[in-house]
Amino acid sequence: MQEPSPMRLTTQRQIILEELLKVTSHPTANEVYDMVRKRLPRIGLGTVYRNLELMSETGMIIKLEVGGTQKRFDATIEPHYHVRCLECGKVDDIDIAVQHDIHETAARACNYQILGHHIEFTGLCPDCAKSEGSANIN
Amino acid sequence: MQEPSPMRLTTQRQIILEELLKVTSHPTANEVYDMVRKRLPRIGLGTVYRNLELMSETGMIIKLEVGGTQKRFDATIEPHYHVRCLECGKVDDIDIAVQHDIHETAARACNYQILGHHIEFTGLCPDCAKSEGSANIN
DNA sequence: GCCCATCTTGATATATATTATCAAAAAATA
DNA sequence: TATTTTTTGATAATATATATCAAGATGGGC
Repeated sequence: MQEPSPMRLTTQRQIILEELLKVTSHPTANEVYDMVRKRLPRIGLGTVYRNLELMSETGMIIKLEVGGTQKRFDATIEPHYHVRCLECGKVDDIDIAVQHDIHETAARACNYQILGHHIEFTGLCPDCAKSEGSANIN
Repeated sequence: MQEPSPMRLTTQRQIILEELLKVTSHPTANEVYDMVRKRLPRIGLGTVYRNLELMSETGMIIKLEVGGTQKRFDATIEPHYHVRCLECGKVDDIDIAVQHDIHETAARACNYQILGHHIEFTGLCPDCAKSEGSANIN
């Protein structure tokens, strides 16, 4: 068995990580691409996808597999939960206690080897709740 | 304001629902398509997508926006949680108590109007856990 | 610093999943 | 039965993500 060689910290990777650390908005790969492109105009979308994937595999960042059509990425790696707006798709952190004990309960309730869990709340973000209430301006 | 006309219960819709009720496997749209096609060989994939979407909007079924690349559908509409296998993507129900109270906690922790929540466990299903343990036969 | 092996990139092609379009068929209504 | 509305199946289009690969960048040994 060959030890996997460590991932090089290329300029691209550094900047992707830096940009991701700047925001709390859980951007999609495309949004990260747009952010990074301002500093590295010649970077390819594939490189962004590739590296977000790699970084999430090594645990540097988290790949958020929430509802909606696209995967999102988060540089906050401490376990935490999320709220997603059903209207605009925005995802925010939600600061409630992480239920560490729930794994055992789950393990007892099924024959899977439980490795993780995630709670996703859904609802309307303040902006969308407002325009929803005001009899649809659009 | 015009009342939306009620959805017709066409043969296609009936059979899609029947097939979905038969299984507990949370099939993807494509899997439902394959199931339904055995009884209605001329049905189009678009029809399946369209109707699964419609039915989930009216609450007849649930659209499961779990991790992985595809949406899944569930004819069990009572609130419940799921486990997903990280290896093969299979999704199973997990029978643990639904935390109704958690909505209030969440509402207090953010400024969203909370409408729902879902807990998704991740891990390895019995089959994949086995082949993982036995030094990768493949 | 130079050479070599390896890793990484950017460009592009391809795959996958889903949604949109629209004429024809089916069903409801008059 | 005639008319209107809904739905379907076929197909095209879009969105998201992954694979391929030659060229470029990097690190280690000398």
